[in-house]
Amino acid sequence: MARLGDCIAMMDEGIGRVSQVIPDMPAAEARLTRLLLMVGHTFDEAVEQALKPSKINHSDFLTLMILYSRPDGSSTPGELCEYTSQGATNMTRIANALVKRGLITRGASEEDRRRVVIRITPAGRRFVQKLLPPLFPRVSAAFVGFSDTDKRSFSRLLRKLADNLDRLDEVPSPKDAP
Amino acid sequence: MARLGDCIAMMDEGIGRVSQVIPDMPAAEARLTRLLLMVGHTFDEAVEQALKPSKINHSDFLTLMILYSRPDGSSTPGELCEYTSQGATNMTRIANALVKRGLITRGASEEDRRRVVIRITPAGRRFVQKLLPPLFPRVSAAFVGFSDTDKRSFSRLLRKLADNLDRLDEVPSPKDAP
DNA sequence: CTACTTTACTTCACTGGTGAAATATGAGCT
DNA sequence: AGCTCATATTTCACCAGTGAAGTAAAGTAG
Repeated sequence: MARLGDCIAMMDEGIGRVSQVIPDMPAAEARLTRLLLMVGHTFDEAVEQALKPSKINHSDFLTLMILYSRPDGSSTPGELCEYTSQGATNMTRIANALVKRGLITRGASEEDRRRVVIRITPAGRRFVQKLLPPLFPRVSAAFVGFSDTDKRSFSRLLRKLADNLDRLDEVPSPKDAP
Repeated sequence: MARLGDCIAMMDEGIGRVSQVIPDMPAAEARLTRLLLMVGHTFDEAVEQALKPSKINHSDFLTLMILYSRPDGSSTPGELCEYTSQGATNMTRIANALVKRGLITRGASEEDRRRVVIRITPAGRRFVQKLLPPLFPRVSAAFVGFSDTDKRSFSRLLRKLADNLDRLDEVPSPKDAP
């Protein structure tokens, strides 16, 4: 219920105080990290909120959107796991839910019978097409006051961050040697 | 398991295809939103991962950090809820967990006996001081390649976004009139 | 001082997400 | 073929977070 601005203000002060006690803390980076996490979390909430009227949650929606955006409208649980950053366990639940609502179908693959093929149905497509437009005003509103340059900068910095995070996992594992 | 860069690439393509079917979609803003959510989520995971060796989760840690950063080392569940964006329900669980580990104490307020006063213990302070330093290299690593200007831009843009999100909630409620 | 409202927190029941083990198919080796 | 190892998905048991209702103490009005 507290406004995000207030949370940020208190975080700024908090980090300021902590970095006096622990001077070798990378305070600027810690601030940016907390900022990103807070804003990201609030965005998440906003999305969840916006989807609530349609009785669908964020991960179900994301899964459906990936299928919708595919030229052939189909995928497999494994692939969907990769792109939604969900575990296989949860993808089973998501698929169950979407099948129950008739938005996707689930069938056995013919080349590889371990696989399951998931496909968006016409009803699923209609659902997405009805769902999206009401979301647009809020998406735009989140970025009011962003110049084109701002948008480009933001995109660039987030992508650079993504790149760094990918490397972060690659490097520090002297545990893969058998 | 998939690298974030790959997820981003497929998101870019997906939005490209969708925006051809639904041309009035604010594609640039949608991309930024998805980017932010993906990077935010990955950051979250990274933090959770980094805290795992200390057997503490993100929200418990955040709660403890707020107490640590306070001049008097104390707060109340209600206040902690505000600043951690947690529900009161969950704060009860968090406090239970931290009390059980001896990192905080929980006692009744004397002015207002509805209130509960939560205070970090010396053991809690020691725990934080041991926990933080190993985190620093990763925090710094996430922002390698960021110039000072980049950091300032990123901070500015995130704060602007936070501001927009705060307004987003204020405006669109013609439901508060009784 | 009693009765009503509000505030602060807790309890309970449920949803969402995860790790470990189970199941089943495929692929490679001999 | 028969054996072993890897891959794809599901099931099960558990942790984390939420909404609604419960409890207890203030605040407020008649």
